[in-house]
Amino acid sequence: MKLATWNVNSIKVRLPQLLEWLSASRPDVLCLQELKAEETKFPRSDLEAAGYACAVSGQKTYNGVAILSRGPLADVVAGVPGFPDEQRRVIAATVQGVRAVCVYCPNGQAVGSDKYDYKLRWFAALREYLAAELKKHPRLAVAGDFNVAPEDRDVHDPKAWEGQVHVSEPERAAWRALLALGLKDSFRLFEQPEKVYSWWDYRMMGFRRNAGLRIDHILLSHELAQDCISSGVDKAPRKLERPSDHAPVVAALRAEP
DNA sequence: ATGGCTACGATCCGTAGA
Repeated sequence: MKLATWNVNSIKVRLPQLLEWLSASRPDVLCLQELKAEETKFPRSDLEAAGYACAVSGQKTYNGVAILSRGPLADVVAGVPGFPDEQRRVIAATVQGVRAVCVYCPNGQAVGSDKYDYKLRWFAALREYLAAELKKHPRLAVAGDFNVAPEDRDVHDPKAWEGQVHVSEPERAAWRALLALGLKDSFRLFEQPEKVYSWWDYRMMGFRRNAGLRIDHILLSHELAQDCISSGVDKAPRKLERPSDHAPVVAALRAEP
């Protein structure tokens, strides 16, 4: 099974690239973030025609998440139960025995801001949710835009970013608290080249300079991590005209015995 | 030097992203 996540930064603008990427990469499950569209504007029929079932939690202008799947989607749950939030950032579904949780974690804007506080509270709620999900679903994958670069090697210029939002110690502690549940960063299960990132600033020719952050991740439960045979970032879509600022991240699982 | 793009929804600028 091929799992993937991609922050598309507007489903409307990126639909042609998304269809092209689905056709070329053939993921079994794709988690999407930053749809920036309500459900009614979600291009469901185009994606179904491409062979994908869709579970969508949309919102006008901001946020919005979806799970696309080549197999049937079951037990769809939007949001974090017990954490009321108008921002559409989470959707979960079961596909072929895998519980997939798609997350668009808050940006946090600046350390110490209200949005930063919200980010940390949001991560605490996510942790509680995932702890409960893990008990119910030993085959759990959490994929999305976490807006946290876990370590300095995930940052193009750690000195410049030191203490900033996305790398601050409380954010990294929130990330490690997710790993402490028993989740593995699929990317780090394998030897990887240096300076692999998943997001590059549109400004200052960020992509050309590879001035990026690795903030999009696929976390796997112990059981799924054992079946994971590869993981990486697909930079190809970031090279296209009018790209998303994020690239897709992929993890491949060995077929179940 | 704190900017620099991009998308959106509102107008032709403000908000947000990261």
